[in-house]
Amino acid sequence: MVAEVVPGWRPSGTLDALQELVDVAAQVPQEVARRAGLSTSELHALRHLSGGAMGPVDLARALGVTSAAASGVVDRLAGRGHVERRPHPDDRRRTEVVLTDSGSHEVAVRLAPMFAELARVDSELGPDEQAVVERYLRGATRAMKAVL
Amino acid sequence: MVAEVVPGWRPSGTLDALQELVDVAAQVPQEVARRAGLSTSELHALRHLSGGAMGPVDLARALGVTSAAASGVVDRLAGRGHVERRPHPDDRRRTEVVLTDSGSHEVAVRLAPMFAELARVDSELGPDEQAVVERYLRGATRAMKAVL
DNA sequence: ATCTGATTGCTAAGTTGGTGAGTGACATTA
DNA sequence: TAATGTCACTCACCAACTTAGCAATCAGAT
Repeated sequence: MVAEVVPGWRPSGTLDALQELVDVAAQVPQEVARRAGLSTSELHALRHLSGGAMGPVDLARALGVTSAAASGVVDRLAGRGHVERRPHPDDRRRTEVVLTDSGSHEVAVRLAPMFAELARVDSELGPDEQAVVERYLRGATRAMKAVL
Repeated sequence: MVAEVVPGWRPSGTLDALQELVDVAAQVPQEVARRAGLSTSELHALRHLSGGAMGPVDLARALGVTSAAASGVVDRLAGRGHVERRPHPDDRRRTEVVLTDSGSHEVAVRLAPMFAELARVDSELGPDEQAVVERYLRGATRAMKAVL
């Protein structure tokens, strides 16, 4: 796609596959969120919260939006019972946003099938192959981070 | 992140790296679009159009939005001189949206650095390693498509 | 040749989810 | 203790989407 327009380009199956992966990976949250009746930001918020509680501002940073927007996200998720606000024990400015059972259930139900498939793909790799793939993925991630 | 909530999960460096890659890859267009003074949809449209001309409806499908939204995207891109509408030679219903020089320049300037870096990462792989990586990427893509 | 249905691209109106600015409460540093 | 910074929030505003519906055009069946 970009090949025609970027000078000094050599076609590569790997890069082509990477582009397709990234494209599809971007569509998945859209579709999953639609089915769950959530916005993509709400879904991503649930995903991030599944790794542990965090405040609205942390969420804002993770989602790449303003704290005002994150406030709204938490409002809507709380309204659906997917998360709960609780006061931070040590810092009384903060609010901890905690995933409820309903919230983690939502994440599990919607994303588990995909992760199961990904795990299967993963298991088809030998140990040395896994190392190669991981090195490539980390490298590609670094390359992308470089333009941020 | 999702590990805690998906039953029967085994930690894997590959999957972890994949998740990080996908997350970062989703942030890149946001940031690049911001710098270019475009919406993410507009940037993605430019990217898709760099592979060849297409109509607003095709664009809508590629972007995952309605044709009404795609109409607006083309309007705004045309307003900035990045694309041009021209009548389709054979089908008089259709409009072909064509990238202008300004448009392809925009794509090249904004995305070339990242692709250069990605090509470098790619070039560090041996031929057999490339095959392994590509097979994994294609497999992961199929796994994601399965939930769409 | 004409009817039917599908497709394309668009407009209009309404909804949504975001930003920017600003506030009060609290924490941290000088 | 004063100054500065951080957190979570509200408010007004706006960009970009949606749904609904339109006229023009095409393709297939009759």
